[in-house]
Amino acid sequence: MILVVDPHSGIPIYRQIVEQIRFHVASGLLRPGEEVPSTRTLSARLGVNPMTISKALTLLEEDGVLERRPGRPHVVPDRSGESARADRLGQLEQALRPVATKARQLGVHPETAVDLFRRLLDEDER
Amino acid sequence: MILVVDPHSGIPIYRQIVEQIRFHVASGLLRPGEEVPSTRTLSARLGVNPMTISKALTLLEEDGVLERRPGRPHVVPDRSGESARADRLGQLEQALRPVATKARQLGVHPETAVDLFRRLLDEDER
DNA sequence: CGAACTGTATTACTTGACCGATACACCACG
DNA sequence: CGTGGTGTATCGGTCAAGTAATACAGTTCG
Repeated sequence: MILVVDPHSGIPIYRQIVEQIRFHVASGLLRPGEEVPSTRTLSARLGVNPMTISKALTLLEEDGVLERRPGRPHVVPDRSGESARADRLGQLEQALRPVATKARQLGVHPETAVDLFRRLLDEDER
Repeated sequence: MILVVDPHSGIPIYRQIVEQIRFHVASGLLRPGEEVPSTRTLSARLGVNPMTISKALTLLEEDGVLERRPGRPHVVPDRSGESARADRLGQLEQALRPVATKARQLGVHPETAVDLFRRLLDEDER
């Protein structure tokens, strides 16, 4: 697994790590059952304190992206496909609902809002 | 004009004020030509330091949402309807972008996400 | 001019985020 | 049980953001 960290980017190191691992899991580069390299390994490789790594992994664990096992490395949990899908939609809905409310309060036409969202989704894909 | 501030929300006070005034202007509740209450009035009403109010109004002025007049209260500038519309869309886009990113990270199919958003917009209408 | 408004530049304090050093707890294995 | 692996709780230092106290500058109106 490849991780890159820039201490001068203004973005906190632990957050850079969170984002990259999250992406690796989402993209399938890191599959269920696979272990994340140990905190000290990553620590040495990135030139960062082990605690900083641990902090990132803890956040990912709270988010359900990783599973923590005392005395052993973190691992990508093995979640069933169907419940995982429902979970994702639930998370998305939770994030999307307040935005829908805001769109209405701003008086933006629903079709306009939908078009904007579609454009952002495509853009994001890159 | 109604402003509400929560000092314990984790969001900086000056930013809460910026968001609310920006929203009031975009939604038409605060119209071109209208004056914003004086910094000391808002200061007393919200229980915060005048400088905090001033900081918020300065940011809004840099953003073109308000106009500054030395020795006199800030005022909503007289702008063409077209730019006001762009402003609303800009605000919506800003709220929508992180959600689009999240949708992608969750691996939700773009069309599924769009459908969900459309449903929420309709629901909201009631 | 002077009084009573307006906004804000300057300065200083407080708070919290971030990061790292240290030390401790758990696990595998000879 | 000891050695070498794992993760992390605790504490402390550093630094920037947020907030506030003070004092000063422009405007209006008498």
